[in-house]
Amino acid sequence: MDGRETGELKTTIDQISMANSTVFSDEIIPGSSFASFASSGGSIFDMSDNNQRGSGFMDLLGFQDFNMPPSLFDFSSSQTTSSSSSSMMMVMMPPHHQQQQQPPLASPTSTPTAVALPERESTTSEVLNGSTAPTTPNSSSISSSSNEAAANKNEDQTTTKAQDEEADEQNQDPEKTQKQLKPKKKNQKRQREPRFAFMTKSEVDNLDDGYRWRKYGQKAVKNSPYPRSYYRCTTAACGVKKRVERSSDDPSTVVTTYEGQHTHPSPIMPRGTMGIAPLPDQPSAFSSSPFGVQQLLPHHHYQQQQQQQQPQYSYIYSSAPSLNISSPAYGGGAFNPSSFSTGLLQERYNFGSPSSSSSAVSNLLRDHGLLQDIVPQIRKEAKEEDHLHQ
DNA sequence: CGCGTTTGACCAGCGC
DNA sequence: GCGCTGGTCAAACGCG
Repeated sequence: MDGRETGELKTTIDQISMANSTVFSDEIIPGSSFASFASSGGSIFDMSDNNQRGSGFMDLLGFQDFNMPPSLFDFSSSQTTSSSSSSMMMVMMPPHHQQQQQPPLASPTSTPTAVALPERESTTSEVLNGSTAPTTPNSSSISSSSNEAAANKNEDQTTTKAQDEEADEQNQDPEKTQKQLKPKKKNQKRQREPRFAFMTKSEVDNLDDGYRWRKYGQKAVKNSPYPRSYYRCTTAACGVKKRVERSSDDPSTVVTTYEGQHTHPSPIMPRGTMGIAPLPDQPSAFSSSPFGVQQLLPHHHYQQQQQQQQPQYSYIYSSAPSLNISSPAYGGGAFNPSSFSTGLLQERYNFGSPSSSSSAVSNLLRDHGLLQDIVPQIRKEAKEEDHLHQ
C-alpha cells in the first residue's frame, strides 16, 4: 500500500531469496531476527544446509525451544499418496508491521519476529485495545456459531458485539429478524488474528491437520478459476479459521491460511506422537509451540530425520503486533498455528526433493490467490531473480 | 438427528 | 457515492 509496506515486502522477498542461498542485502528490517540472520549470511530455507550444524529454520525463528519435531515434515511416510514431489511454504501474516513486542524466546537472538507482511484488511491502522496481548479465548461468549468470528477478535469487540446482540434481543425489532446479520458497529475495524499460511503440493484442498473444520463459505477468487474455501474449527470456543485455495497457475499447489489459535488440543493425536508425554517444559500439545504437538517428539528424532531425509522446506515468516509467541496466553504462545501443528498434515507432502525449496518459492511466486494478496511483491522480485538464474 | 457442505445474500472496507 | 472484493451468514440440503 505504501512505501513502508513495500519495504516490508521487500524484506520478505529477501528471505525468500535466501531459499536459493541468495541473500539480499537491501532493506532488511532493522531489528528483525530475520534481518540479523540475513545480514549474517545465513540460509534460512535450506534445511539441509543446517543439518550439519543442527540449526534449522525453526531454530532461526526461535522455535528451537519447541523441539521442532520431524513429524511435522515427515511427509514421505506411507501415507503419502499422489504427489511425487511436494513443497511447503509458510507465511505468517501479521495484522501489521509492529514488531518486537513479543518477548524473546529462550534464545533472544532468534526471536521469530522480523518480517511483517502487510495486512490486506483494515486491521492495522486502528488497534482497538492497543495491547500487545494476544487475543484471549472467551469461552463464555462463544456459544453461538454466528458470532464465533467476533468472539475471536478481542474482548473489547466481543463485549461490544455482545451488547449489541443483547440490545437486539431486547428490541425485538422485526426488521432485525429479517436479517440478523451484522450487529457490527462502525468504527470497529475488524481485528484479525495473526495468520499463518503455507503452500503445499497436494491434490486435496482441505488438508487433514488433525482438527475438525466446518466449511462456512466459498468464494470465487479473482484471477483464479479455483474457489477459495473458508473453514472454521468446529470446536466450541475455538474461533480458528482457515482458508484454502488452489493456485491458479499451479493447480497442484494448495495455499492454506490459518487464522487464529486453537484453544484446545487436536482431537486427533498425530501419527507418531501417540502416547508420548509432553516434555517437562511443554505443558500441552497445543501450547508453547507454534507447532504444537510436534514438539512432543524428541529432538534427536528431529535431527535424525533431517539427516535421513534432508527435507527442504521453505517458509516465509513474519510476526504481528499481537503475535506473541512466547506469551503465556493459551498456555504458551499467543500465536499457535496448531492446526498446522498437529503433525498430522496427512496430506501428500514429500519433502526431500533437492529443488523443493526453490520450487516452493516459485510456487508461491506464481500463485495468484491468497498469497498474491499477501506478498504481491515477492512474486515480482522473485521472478526477476528467476530470470537472473536462467 | 446430528453434523457438515453448498450457496446465494449480505456486509464492511477500500479505491476511484 | 458507487462499485468491487473479501469475508461471513444462514437456510437448505445431503449424508451417515
